[in-house]
Amino acid sequence: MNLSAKYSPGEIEEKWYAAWMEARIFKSTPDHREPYTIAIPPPNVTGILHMGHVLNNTIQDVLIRRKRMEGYNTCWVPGTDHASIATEAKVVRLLADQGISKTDLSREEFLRHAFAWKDKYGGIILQQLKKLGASCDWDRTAFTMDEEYSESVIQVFCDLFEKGYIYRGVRMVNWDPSAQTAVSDEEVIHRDTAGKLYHVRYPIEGTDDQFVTIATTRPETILGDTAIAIHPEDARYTHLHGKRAIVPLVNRPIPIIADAYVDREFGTGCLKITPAHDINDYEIGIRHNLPVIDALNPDGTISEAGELYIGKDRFWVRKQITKDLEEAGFLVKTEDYRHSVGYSERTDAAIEPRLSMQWFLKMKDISQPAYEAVIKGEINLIPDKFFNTYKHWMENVRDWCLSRQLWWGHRIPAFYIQGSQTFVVAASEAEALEKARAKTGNASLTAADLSQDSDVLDTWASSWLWPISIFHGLTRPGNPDFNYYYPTNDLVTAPEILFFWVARMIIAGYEYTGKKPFTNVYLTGIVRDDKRRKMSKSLGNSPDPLDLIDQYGADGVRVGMLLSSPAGNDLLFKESLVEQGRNFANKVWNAYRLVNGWAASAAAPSSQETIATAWMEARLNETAAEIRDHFSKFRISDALMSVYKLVWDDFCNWFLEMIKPAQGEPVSAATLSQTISLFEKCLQLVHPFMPFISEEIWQGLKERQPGQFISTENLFAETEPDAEILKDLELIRKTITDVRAYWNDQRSKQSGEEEKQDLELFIKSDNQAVFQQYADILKKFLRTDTIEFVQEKPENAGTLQIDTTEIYIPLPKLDLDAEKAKILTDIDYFEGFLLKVNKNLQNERFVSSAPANVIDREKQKQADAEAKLKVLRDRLAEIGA
RNA sequence: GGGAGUUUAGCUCAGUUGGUUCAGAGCACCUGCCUUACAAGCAGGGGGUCACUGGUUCGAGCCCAGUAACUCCCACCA
Repeated sequence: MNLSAKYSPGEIEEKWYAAWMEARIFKSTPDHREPYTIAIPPPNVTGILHMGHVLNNTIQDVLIRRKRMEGYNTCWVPGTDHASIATEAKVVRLLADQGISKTDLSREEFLRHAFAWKDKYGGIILQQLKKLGASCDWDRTAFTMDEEYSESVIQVFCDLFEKGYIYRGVRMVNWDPSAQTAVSDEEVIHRDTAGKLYHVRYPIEGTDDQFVTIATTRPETILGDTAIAIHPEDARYTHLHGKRAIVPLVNRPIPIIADAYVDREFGTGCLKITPAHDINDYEIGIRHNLPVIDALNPDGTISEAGELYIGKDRFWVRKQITKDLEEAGFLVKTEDYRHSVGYSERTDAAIEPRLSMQWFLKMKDISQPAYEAVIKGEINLIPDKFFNTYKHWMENVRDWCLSRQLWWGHRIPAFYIQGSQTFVVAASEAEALEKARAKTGNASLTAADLSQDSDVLDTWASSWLWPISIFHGLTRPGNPDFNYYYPTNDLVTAPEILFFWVARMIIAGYEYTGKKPFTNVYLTGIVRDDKRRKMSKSLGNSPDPLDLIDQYGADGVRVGMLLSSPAGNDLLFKESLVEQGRNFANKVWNAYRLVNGWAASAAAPSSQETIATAWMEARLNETAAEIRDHFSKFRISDALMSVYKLVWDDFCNWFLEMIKPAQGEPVSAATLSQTISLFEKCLQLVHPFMPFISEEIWQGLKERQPGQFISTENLFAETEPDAEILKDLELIRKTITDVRAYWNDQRSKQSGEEEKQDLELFIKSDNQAVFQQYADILKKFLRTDTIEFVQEKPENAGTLQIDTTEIYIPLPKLDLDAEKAKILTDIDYFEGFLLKVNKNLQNERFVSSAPANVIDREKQKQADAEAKLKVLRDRLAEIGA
C-alpha cells in the first residue's frame, strides 16, 4: 500500500465518523456495566461553534472516549438551550431585516417565526460538534423547550410556588431597554465608562436666591426626582432641614430630607433622590415614604410621568436637558467623570434600574443542601480554587428574579382572574380554572375569565434541571434511564456560569432528586488570544473552528486546544498550537508508513530487537500509569503531553530506530507482530485526544472484524514496568546523547582529511556488563562498528566521562587543555556538592531528625560524588597536572 | 469597599503533604544535517538570584510575616 508522506485528515475523519455512527458505538442503553455519564452544557440553539465550545467539548470527548475504552457504559447527552433573551434578540433582528416589527405581531405569530428560525438554524452547532469528533449519544439529543422538558419546568415552578419559595413583588430590577426585559444581576456587565458629572442647582422653595446643588451622571432622571437628601450631620446644610426644593424645568416642589446614606465627601454632599431609577434611591424612598415617579418607558424613552421630552430616548434627553438646564441657569458646571455603568450581557444596552412587578425565588433555604454538598466534598470543583468563590456566593445568595418580559421561553403558569391581580398557579389551563373557581367560589368562571401571565421564565430556570430532565427524572420519576445514569459523573463548563448554572443545578438536584446532579465539576478557562484578549467577534481575533478543522484536521485542532490548558487557567490560543497538533498527527502517520512498509522474515529476533520490544513495553506501562494518574486528577493536558512524548520520543525516535532494518530488509516476524501490538497500545492512549487518526491506523495495522473499533477494545491491563531495563536504557540513551555531542564538538575542531575518521569507542567501566549487553544498540545509534572494553586509555584518545565510566574516543587532534579545564570545572562542582552533603551528614540534628530514607539518599549521594571525584582526579593526574 | 488568586527560562506552565544530582516540560531560539517513515523532520546546544525582604528549620521554589506588581469574582458613590 502506498501512503502519502503527509497525513490528510479530511476524508478519513468523515469516513470514521460515519462508520462510528453506523455501528452505533456512541449509543448507550442501561446494562450491567458501570455507567459514566456527562450532560453537555447545552449551547444556545441558534449558536454556532466558537473556540470556547471547541475547548469545552474536546475535554468532554476526551473524558468520554477514555472511559469508553476503560469499559464503562458511557453516555454523553447532547442538546441545546432555548436561550430566551439571546434567541429572541436574534429573531427580532431577523424580523427587522424583513421589515417586520415585533410589536406588530401577536405572541403566537412571533413564536411561529421563532420556531421556524429554530427549526432552520437550530442544532447547526450540534452538526459542527460532529466535525470535532464529539462522541455523543445523538439519539438522546435534548432541547430545553421540548414538550416533556417544558412540562418538567412548569411542574417545578408550580411545586416551588406550592412550597412557598416563589413570590411576586415589585422590585428594582436591571432593565434592558433594548430587549425590554428584566435581566438578572449576573447578566449585567459593569464597565468603566467615560461620562460626565453634571452639577445642577435646585432653587429652595420660597426664596429667589437660595439653591441646593447636586451632582448627577444621569440628568434625565431629574424628571423622576422626588426628594433631595443631605447627611443629617452635615453642618453646611442644617439650614435646609424641613425645607423644600423645586425640581428645575418641571417646577415640582420636593422635600429636602436627611439620610445617613449620603456621602458628605462626594460631589456637593447633596443627593437627588429618584426612587424609580436607582436602587439606593429606592431604598431611601421607602425609608422616607417618598412617592415614586417612573419617568421611563420600558423602551428607554421618557414616559408621560416625566412631563417633559415625552417619548424621547433617554440619551437624547440627557443631551437636551443639559442644554435646557444651562439655558435656564440651573447647570452649575460639568466635569468629565469615569464611572461604572452596567450593560446587558445579551444586548449590550446600558441597563436602567427600573421598578417592576416580577417573580422571585427565595434562595436561602433551598440552597442549603447545595452549599453543604460542596463544603463536605460530595461534589468537587476542579480546580479547587473555585471552592471559595462558590462558598462566598452561596453564603451571600440573593433571591433569583425568575421572570423575563419575553415571549420565547416557558410561559409562567400563573393565571389572573378577570384581569385582576388575583391569580392561581397551575400547570394547565384546565387545572387553573378549577383552582380559580375554588379560590373565588365562583363556579361559573370560564377559561375566558383567565389570562395567563405574559412573562416567560429565565432560561436558567429551565437549564438548572438539565441533568435531571434529559433523563425525564421529573416527568417519569424512577424510569430505568434516570435510575441508571443519574447522578451524572462529570460536568465540564466555564467558570463564568458557576453561579448561573452550576450552583443552581446542584440546588435543583438536591431539591428534586435528593441527590447531587454530578460529582466533579471541571471548570475550563476562557479562550483568549495570545495578547490575553478575550476572543470576540468585534475584535476579529477569533478563528472559525471549522476553518481550522479544514486546515489542520479535527485531531490537530483538539490537540492544539489542549496543549496548554490546565483546568481553570485561561488558554492563550495560537494557531501555532494547532499546527503542533497537526504535526503530531503527521508524526504518528509516518510511524505507520514505516511499520506498514516492513516485510517479515522467518529469522529469530536479534538481541537488539528483543531488548527494544522489552524496553518499549516497559516504557508503555510506565507512561500508562502516569497517564492514569493524570486523568484521575483531571490533568488533561499533562496526560496529553505524556502521550505526546511517549509516541514521539520513545516510540518513534528510540524504539522504531532501534529495530529499523536497513532499507528493503525485513524484520523478524516476531518483532513485527510485537511492534504492531505496541503501536496499537500507543494508539489506544492517543485515541481520546486524536480519535480519527488513531482509528485509521489501528484499522490499518491489522485485519479487523466488522464492527471492531479501537474504542471497543478495552485499554490494556495495568502492568508493572520492568524497572531494570528502563534504568539500563536510560544509561544507554544518555551515553548515546553524550557521545554524539562530544563527537560533533570534537569533529568541528578537526580539520581536513582527519574529519573523515570513523568513530571508535573504548570503554572502561565498572558497569561493563550493561554496556556489553547493549553494545549493538550503541553501535547502531552511533554509527560505529568498533566498541571495545579496555583497562587503559589508548593513545591519542579523548575522554568522555559518564558518572564513573570513561569512554575513550581516538582523535587525531587532541585539545588537552580543554579537557583539563573541563575536569577542573567538574571537580569544582562535585567538591562543592560533596561539601554540602557532608555538612548534612556531619550535622547531628540532621542525622537525628531526618527520616532514614533521606539519610540513605544522602549517603548514596556522598558515595556517588566521591566515586566520580576519584575518577576525575585520576584523569587529572594522568593528563599531567 | 469585600473576597479569591497569581508571580519559576523569551512565551505558556509543571514542580503532588519541606528531603535524591531540583531547578523541570512543551514551544520559541541557536548550531549542524534534504541520513533510504516524516524538513509538518533528525541530531545537538544555550537559557532562570524560583517577584522582593525578613523569619521558622539540620534543610525552603515549597511553610510563616511583610512589601510590590498583576488577574479574577462580588458589591458599588450619586
